[in-house]
Amino acid sequence: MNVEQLLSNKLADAIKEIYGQPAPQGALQLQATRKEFEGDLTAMMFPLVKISRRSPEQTGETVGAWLKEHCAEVASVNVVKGFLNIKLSAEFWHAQLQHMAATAAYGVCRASGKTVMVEYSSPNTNKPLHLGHIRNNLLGYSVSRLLEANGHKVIKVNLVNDRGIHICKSMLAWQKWGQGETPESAGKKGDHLVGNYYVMFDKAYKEQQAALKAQGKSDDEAAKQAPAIRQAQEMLRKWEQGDRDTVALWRTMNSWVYAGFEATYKRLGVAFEKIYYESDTYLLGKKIVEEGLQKGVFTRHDDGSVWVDLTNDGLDQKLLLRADGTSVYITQDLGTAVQRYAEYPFEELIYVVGNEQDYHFQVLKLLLKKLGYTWADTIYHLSYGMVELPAGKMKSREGTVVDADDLMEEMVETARKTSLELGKLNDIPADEQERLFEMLGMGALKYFILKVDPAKTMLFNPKESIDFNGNTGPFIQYTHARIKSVLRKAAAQRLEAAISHAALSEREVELVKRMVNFPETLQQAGREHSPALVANYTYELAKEFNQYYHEVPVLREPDASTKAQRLLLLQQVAGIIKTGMGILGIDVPERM
RNA sequence: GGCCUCGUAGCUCAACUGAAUAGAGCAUCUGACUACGGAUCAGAAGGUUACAGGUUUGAAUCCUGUCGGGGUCACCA
Repeated sequence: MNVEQLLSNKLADAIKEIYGQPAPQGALQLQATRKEFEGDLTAMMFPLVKISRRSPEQTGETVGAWLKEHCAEVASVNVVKGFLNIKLSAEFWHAQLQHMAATAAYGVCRASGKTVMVEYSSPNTNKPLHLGHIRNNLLGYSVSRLLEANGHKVIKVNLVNDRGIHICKSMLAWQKWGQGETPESAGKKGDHLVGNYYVMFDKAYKEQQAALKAQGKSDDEAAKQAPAIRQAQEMLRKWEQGDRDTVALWRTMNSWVYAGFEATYKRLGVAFEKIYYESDTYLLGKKIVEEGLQKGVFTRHDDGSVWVDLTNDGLDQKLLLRADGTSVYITQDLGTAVQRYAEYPFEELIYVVGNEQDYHFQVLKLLLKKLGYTWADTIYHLSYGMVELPAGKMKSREGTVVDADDLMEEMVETARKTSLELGKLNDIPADEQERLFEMLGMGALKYFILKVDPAKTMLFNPKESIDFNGNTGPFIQYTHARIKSVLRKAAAQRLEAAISHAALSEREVELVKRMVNFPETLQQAGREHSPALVANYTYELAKEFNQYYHEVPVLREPDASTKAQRLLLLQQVAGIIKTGMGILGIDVPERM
């Protein structure tokens, strides 16, 4: 049982005993005592005055006295205004530390039996991944880890948008100017190669539009009549008809892109249990739409297109099938969702998708509900904001896009440079150094992005992220390495970590208190789908540890049993840091 | 224009279901040190939580309005 539950129960007993009636719903509020006051937990008296019929202060005195008398764990109480501050005994915290040390994987929940599907990444196959995808992938992966820590079975899936006119654009450009170029012949990653042809297409298309406008055409006419776009549309038609050469080229170029993506995913440290391809699933959506027509949820217009009217739900009219019978985005998503539930019946389905699609997911959820799928209510859109960069700091193409591979390389490069400048790693072998730079660079990137509330637009500052001080990944990694270093030295001196009867100092109680909160932090973060809570918690712990470590000698401590207990405390801190960072997908080094 | 979302220290971010004097880091300033890993530590300064009302014992947090940033309102995905 955790601390809050324990006291919450006692508090409930107290109210019932003293006032002869149970506390009203939600009236028992406990929170950590602010550090300027004496105590560990604080109970609010304001909500209780209704039944106590006394002032908050008097209520606090009465309830406090009862707790002190009937609860062995309570060492002392004091009342400030309407706040009842409760201080728990040193023995209690000592027992908590003991319990923590005896618990494997502290904070991680037992299996819940719940299955959660998380969709993230969801790239297009016409260009490489960029900075926005990085936030997406990191969030998706980390939320998955977080839910696993909460005991759920997690199925990570990716939906690759591999069909449509945008793919044809790259294909067309390659046919025209590629001269048989391949990733091998060009010495480039496949996704970058294909992305280059997409850019080439775009350039040619824009030139054609400009030429047409010079001849007096309107913007709209120019956009529609340019030969490039007509050829692309023609190619899409051929693809849908299954034209052999077109499909073969599509296969080839997509395979280049997949190989490129795989390398990016690997470096980013993310993975999937299953990858869905839209080219496999787009037909399924049409079937769902037909069903919806029969159920009368959707209507067919005279031109043959299918629509749904959501104006009664405060939304708009929405197209589901074009007049020519081809599907649109939402159609595909309907089909994909239904197929997924059939394959993996889940208790929750999470879509990690940028906030520009908030409306889309509102509609998707509503439609599934209207179609009678009860699990529609379990859909959660984990919506995140854009990532911005300090102007002019990063390489960019087309003005705004920052390539994911370039960014990762730059992060690792910066980690290398910074570390070598500080000259601390000279006795570490070269290959281990390289692994370390990778860990630090990627840790800096991941931590900086994940510590921010997903809903917010954020500014990513590469330079700041790799700082070894402050709220950064490398700072936490460094803290972990230091602890491990002390533990290694202790082991070399044949010292054992063990609980003893030595009293915990105030600082140590603070550390234990914080660590005791870890399980609850994980649960709350899980409920809120927010890795940011875990990130900030881990930082606070690392920071607090540094303060403690700075003033308390561990290896120099003369008393053997106190030393053993401090080593045990260090072990616990290192363990929680490792677990917390693991949820963020960040490796922590043993030494650095 | 309708709807959604964000607005907190010079900058980047916190603040659990409303709770005590709104917290960190960076940058700035002042101090400590031949260091159990100094990639350190201590301290100072920095705020009318965009603005105006409202609800409440209590509001950065909830409600209404205004202003500002972003998004969306495609037979793109």
